[in-house]
Amino acid sequence: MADRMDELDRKILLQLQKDTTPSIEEIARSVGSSKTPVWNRIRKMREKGIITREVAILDADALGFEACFFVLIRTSEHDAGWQKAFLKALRERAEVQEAHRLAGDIDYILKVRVPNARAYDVFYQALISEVKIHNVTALLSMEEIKSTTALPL
Amino acid sequence: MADRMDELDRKILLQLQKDTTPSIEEIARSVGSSKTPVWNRIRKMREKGIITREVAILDADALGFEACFFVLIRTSEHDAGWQKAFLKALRERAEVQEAHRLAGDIDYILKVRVPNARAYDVFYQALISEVKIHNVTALLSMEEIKSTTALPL
DNA sequence: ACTGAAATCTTTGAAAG
DNA sequence: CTTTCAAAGATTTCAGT
Repeated sequence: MADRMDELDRKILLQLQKDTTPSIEEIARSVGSSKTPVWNRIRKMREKGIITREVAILDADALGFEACFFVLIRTSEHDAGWQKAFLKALRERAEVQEAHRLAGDIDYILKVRVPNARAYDVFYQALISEVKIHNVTALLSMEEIKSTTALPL
Repeated sequence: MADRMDELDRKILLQLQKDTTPSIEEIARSVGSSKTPVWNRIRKMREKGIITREVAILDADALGFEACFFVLIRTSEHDAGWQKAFLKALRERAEVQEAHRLAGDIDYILKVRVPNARAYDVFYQALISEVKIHNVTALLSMEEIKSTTALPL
């Protein structure tokens, strides 16, 4: 999949996962190359899906999303129908920023972003009314120490 | 902080947190406005820090980062010196994509992205040799069900 | 604050070293 | 692969409404 990633590709990705606003010319300079090769490589990496998407990261606090919860979920139900309904519920809810199925005794972890604790409760009540869940632990974030989408390339 | 966010600003942000690649003209069309106002609003929201940054999201699997762990950390140490060293260690390690200080009996949660379980162990050993940690639970992600940076605007 | 047009810079693709 | 060049398109500024 990640065939033939060389040092130049790596440098370009390091730059783009920090900041996509500089021009191709500036990126080319910062990685020690020139416009055309850098542009061609970016295009190829977009086509291959190595670059999944390009997005703006917004300030959650400035926009009034002051509460972030990590939700640990245990379930007794493991049949296909239940799982399908559960995944659907997670994907449809915009409050759920991340959802992972886990190995071990905790089955799922969610990251949920809401304006306040009250809004979390509304989300939580809606979720458990949609699908049966055995056990839920909510961890409330007091401080976001670090948050990056960058991979450690 | 988020003073006077109107419906047009909201629509622009909804678009940009999904995809920053369309031109201002296309964005303007999709939100029912025209180039100049959209451009001015984006500029203001960048200046105000509502738009924090613009980045490329990469495909972790395609780049060989096949393991993702959520790490729950309990500590007995709560003095300022320990905390400073711990936060420094987290911020310096590129494997740590997220770090939150929590309310409750678990003190911190980390999201750690590495090529494989072996690389996680290297990270873990390095971390506990740098700072004393009372109790650590690692939750291994088997499947990323959902992953978005978008706020539920 | 929005419109529309003008100037500037970027992206895109082709051609050649 | 890189450099150069030119056309097409986007961004940015500015005057007018």
